[in-house]
Amino acid sequence: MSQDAFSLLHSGVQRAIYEMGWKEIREVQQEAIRTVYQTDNHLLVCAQTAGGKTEAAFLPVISKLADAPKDSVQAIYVGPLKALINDQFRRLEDLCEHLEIPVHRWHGDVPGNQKKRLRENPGGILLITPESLESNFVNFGADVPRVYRHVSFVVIDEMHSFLGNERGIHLRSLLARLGAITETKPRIIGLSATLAEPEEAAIYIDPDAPDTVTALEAASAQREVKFGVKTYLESPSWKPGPPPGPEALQALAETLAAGFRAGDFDWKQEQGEILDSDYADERETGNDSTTLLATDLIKAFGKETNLIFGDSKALLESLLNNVNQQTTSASGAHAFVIHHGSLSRSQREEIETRLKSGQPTTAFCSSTLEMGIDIGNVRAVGQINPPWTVASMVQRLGRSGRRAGVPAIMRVFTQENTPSTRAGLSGLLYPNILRAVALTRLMVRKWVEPFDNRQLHLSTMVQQLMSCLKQTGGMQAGALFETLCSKGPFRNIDAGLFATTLRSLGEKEIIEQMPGGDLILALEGERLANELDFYAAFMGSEEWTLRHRNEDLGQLPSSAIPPVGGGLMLGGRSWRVEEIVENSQLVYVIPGKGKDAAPAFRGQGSEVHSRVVREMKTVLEDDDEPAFLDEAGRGLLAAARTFARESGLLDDGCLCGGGEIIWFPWRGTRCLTTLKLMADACDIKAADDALSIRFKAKSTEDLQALLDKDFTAESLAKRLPVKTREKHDELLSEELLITARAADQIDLDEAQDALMELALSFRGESSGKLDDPGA
DNA sequence: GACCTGCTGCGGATTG
Repeated sequence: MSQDAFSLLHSGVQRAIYEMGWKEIREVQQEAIRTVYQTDNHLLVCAQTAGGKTEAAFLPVISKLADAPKDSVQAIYVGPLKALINDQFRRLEDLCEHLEIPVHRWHGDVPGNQKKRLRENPGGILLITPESLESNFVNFGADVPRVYRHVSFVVIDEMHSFLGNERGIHLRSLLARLGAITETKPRIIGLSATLAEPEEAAIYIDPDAPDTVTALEAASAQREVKFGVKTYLESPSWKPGPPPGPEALQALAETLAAGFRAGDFDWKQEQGEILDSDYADERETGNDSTTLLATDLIKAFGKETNLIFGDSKALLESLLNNVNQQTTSASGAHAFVIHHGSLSRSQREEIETRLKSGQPTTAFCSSTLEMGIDIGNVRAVGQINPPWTVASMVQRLGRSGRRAGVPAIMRVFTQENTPSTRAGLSGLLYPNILRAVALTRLMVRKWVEPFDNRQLHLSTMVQQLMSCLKQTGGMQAGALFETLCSKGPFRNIDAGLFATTLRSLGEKEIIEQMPGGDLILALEGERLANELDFYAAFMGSEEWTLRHRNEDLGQLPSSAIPPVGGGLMLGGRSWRVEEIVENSQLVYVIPGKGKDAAPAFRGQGSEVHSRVVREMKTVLEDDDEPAFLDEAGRGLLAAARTFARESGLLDDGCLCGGGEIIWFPWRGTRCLTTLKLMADACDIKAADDALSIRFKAKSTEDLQALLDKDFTAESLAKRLPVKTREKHDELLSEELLITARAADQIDLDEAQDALMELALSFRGESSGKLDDPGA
């Protein structure tokens, strides 16, 4: 078999394989070679990092190129990160060394003369980012056909990072525009480690003919996984000694549940009372739970190389600070470091080098280290609080146990507040533990969130529209619609919506119409298209640089910068602001001595999928004791189950009391948002937390209005307080924004489904009417 | 109730 595929390759490629001392060509690589040589199909290759994906794509591609050199770029590799492109560039250069196939790279850090050389003498393989490809259209539109006309392959690396988001739609549009000028339709090869649904990836690769995509999956070696969840209980007003035992938690759960069953429970007051009297004498004992957590992290991650993920940069900074305070006295201490997107490039590169060197290092990190650079031997992965998606959990777990025979290790550390805080009713269900268990179950079952293909991506379409006009100098509206919508990736935008968008852009002086009918960029559009920021479809925040002497430390949003004299933690060190230079957006700092707080990085929340929330309900209904959960966690889970069962929460999902109805629909973020807006439209005050919605209503009869009223997704989206989300949303009329938000924030079907379910549970039959359970 | 990614060409002055 192996001879088969190998013999298809160009003799020069065969020689290169010998010279590099390869012992075998892997199965997935052989199949890729056969697919490229014996069919005309696109290709989707799924394999672990270091599973030979890149070679699977490039062995046959290079071989084809060596057979027929042309005077334009012949293959494009698109990568999401500059660092990844640099890595692959080196590998490809080695492979192509004796084949006379030029290898070029183009991204923001590549010197101008190299880019110029490619433009003057195009050929071979080009490694590029989506944004740099965009810059080719914008700045050398007239040259694009000459430079790219013989492109016959497009390789998309880390493809999962492009699915279902603005950057991916942007890339898809660029590739569609490219395909319009190449002499033959380029074949696309997608590479990914984790793909939820290969069918959807196939639609991304070729929306007109997804069945022409051959999916190859590398047989992954069976690997051992060690996985555990450890729990910490904390309260701002209470410094824990030993956590409350199972009996105390059960008693608390039962008391609270009894109150809710009676229907006249003032939970805000009662909660405070119960916990204050129970735990008052524990207050004097010193450590807070963050310190306990830091101590455990030192124990678990104090040797070899590890990654500890967290979903908040501020939390990571404070944990590192805590860890450092506990380890400074130890001689020859194992290094704990930090890596996230607000630290300067040089700081991050230093950490990356250290991690790759094998020198024992543990990095606190955000999703910056979730993909991309290959850190050799990660022994174990830590996760502070469960992530928000299964996809993220899978990706992070996959960073350890990469060597054969070595287990992948993940330790999740969850923090829960004691119910004395005003965490809302959801707090009584210990939602972090529930989510940790639910995500783990779904991960084991190999379920991953599908991506959302209902979105309109109007903002990205506007960016591409401006790019087309900049490239060509002017186009007819019909040609634009064909390029972007009917033949491009913006298929959810129909002719009517497209026309409305053009009018909106005309009103804002982004575009104007010439007497001959051509649309061109107007003054404001020209200005936007000339900005450096134009090349990316996603929104970048305006940030200030933090500098100590000549060293850049990182970037912060202006809102997170303390006044002169104020202090902050960044990169695990304490700093004091000495001078702020407004013009150049520079903040000069000197080392501080204090125990400062990390800056308030202000992020956006995002969606939890309904499937995850439903699984959380199932976890409450079941009574297994997950083996991966520690004793404290099992105690809290048991208490949450007791409360859920005895309060009636699992029967109909509703609790009534104090003039309020608290409803757990067990659905995801989008459904909760929709239900809240429906209540708003019916003049019922509503607020939501992680899992539930609180209605200001006396009886469930009041909620009948939500089922009776005729809603449209648009009528609900209209009620959103903030309607701009994406980069060019400000260029769209209110009417268009409502249409966009109706598509990406509202799920009317699911909300009505949830309401019907609620109605049925009260009736016990299919009447679709809400009866008051208290009546 | 969070995170991440990316990014001109050109002309003129200076240096070896």
